[in-house]
Amino acid sequence: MPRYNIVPGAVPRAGGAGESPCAACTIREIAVCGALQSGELRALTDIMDGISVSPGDVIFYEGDPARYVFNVAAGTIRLSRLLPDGRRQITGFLFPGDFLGLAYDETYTYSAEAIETAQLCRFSRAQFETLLDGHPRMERRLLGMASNELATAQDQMVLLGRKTAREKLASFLLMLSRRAERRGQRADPVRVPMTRTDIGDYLGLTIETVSRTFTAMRKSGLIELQPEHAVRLLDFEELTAIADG
Amino acid sequence: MPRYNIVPGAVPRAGGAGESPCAACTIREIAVCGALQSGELRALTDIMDGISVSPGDVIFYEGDPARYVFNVAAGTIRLSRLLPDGRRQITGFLFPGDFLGLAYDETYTYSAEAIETAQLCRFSRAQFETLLDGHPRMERRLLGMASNELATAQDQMVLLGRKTAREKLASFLLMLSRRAERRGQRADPVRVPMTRTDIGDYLGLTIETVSRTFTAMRKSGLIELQPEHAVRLLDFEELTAIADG
DNA sequence: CGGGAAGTTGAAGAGCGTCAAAAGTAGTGG
DNA sequence: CCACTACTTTTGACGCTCTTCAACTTCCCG
Repeated sequence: MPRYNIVPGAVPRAGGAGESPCAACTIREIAVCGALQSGELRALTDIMDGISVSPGDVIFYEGDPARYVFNVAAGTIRLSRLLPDGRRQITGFLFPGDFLGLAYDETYTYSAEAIETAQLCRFSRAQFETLLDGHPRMERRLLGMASNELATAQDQMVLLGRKTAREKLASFLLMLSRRAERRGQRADPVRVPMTRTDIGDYLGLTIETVSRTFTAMRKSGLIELQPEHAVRLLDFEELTAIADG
Repeated sequence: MPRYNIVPGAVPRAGGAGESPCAACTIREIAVCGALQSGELRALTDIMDGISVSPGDVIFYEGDPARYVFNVAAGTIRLSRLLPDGRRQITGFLFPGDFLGLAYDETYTYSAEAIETAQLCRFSRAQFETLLDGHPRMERRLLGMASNELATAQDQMVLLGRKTAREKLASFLLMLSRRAERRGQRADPVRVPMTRTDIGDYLGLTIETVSRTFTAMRKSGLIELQPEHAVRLLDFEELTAIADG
């Protein structure tokens, strides 16, 4: 299984010679980097590498020493944990603007793999922590992001522990839709870049149940399955009602 | 449903007149407060109220404005979320040394209730954040605790999404045992202060399944159900093997 | 085109939930 | 001290949702 390529300074595209490439970054405002003034971006760029990953590439494995933290600049990442017998739980999907590497403890506690071609900003963890020392606003932002992730994790626990297959899938589609909207993409024909296997492993279901539930929702007029992994949400209200129980 | 009583300076017991009550706190080392030098404790005490809660008392409800953060000094707390139809998911249990209030977003995203009589150190969120500004080591510690909580949340997702009832219960008992040990209590006859309902709502099971699974584990010689909600772990190795899949 | 992966559909079965009732436990007051 | 009540836990019978196993179809990329 291939890992990633290091493409120094390639992500995102650099502007002028002395200017930080982050200045042109479209998702900076929703990422950690948004906590920095444009004048401070230099400090960030100096310790950054651009990383390019192809679908299926592993960014790091559960158990690897946690040497880096990342920012997702483009693409989709899945985070997962394995049980010894191969059962898998996907603990989250990351999209542009998301931070990767928060939950560490010397080693990573989960694996990170690319679902779609992705661009990442990579920082050595040690250097990144040093940077935080000098930029308390950034550290506060990171704490806020961790706090948000915890709230998301709790949502997911409710979903996994107490929702039916139908409710799980409705919640999933709405989550994708809302997150796309937050990144400035259209919310309705929502792109679903992950496979049925990924969806099942995220929702605590089998691929067959995911497929059957998609079909049932299509037949009852809730959604429309379009080409290229797009899903139209035909009845937003009803979907929300289903998702919330 | 009663809420809590404010007992200024009562938690934990104060030592001398000018001395911070925290100086005598037995769980300080494992709490956020451990990041402070003993000389800095005064700053913490100044913005602190002691809170006393009885079993069943609500510390705050999901949706309440997030005005305070807390430290658990004694007792057991459960965090939970409700679906509109009453289905409940317990997202975590808190024990002495745990921090309460991390995942906020103007309002609390979960409810916190006492299972056993508990003592809490309460801080106004605004004052606490001001305190953090002046104590970067404490903020870093908080980030580390958030990071740990995220890892724990991911464990719980694996449990909820991919484990069987038997595996869930084994994981639960071992978790209680390990956390008791970390607080310096004995790990083997582990105290289980929560009801079957709480356990079920934590593990994504019904009380009947929890009860049946306890019985099955008892009959196969894995555990022994003792009086006063104590459980002896008769075969640690086997329990671990079951818990890990 | 062709081959492999991804997705769909069907039939049968298991694990856990639901409903119901009994047994145990704890707190209260005469 | 014991009866009374209310709650928690256990146990049983049955049913349903989701899983498992299997075959088939569709999609995609060289």
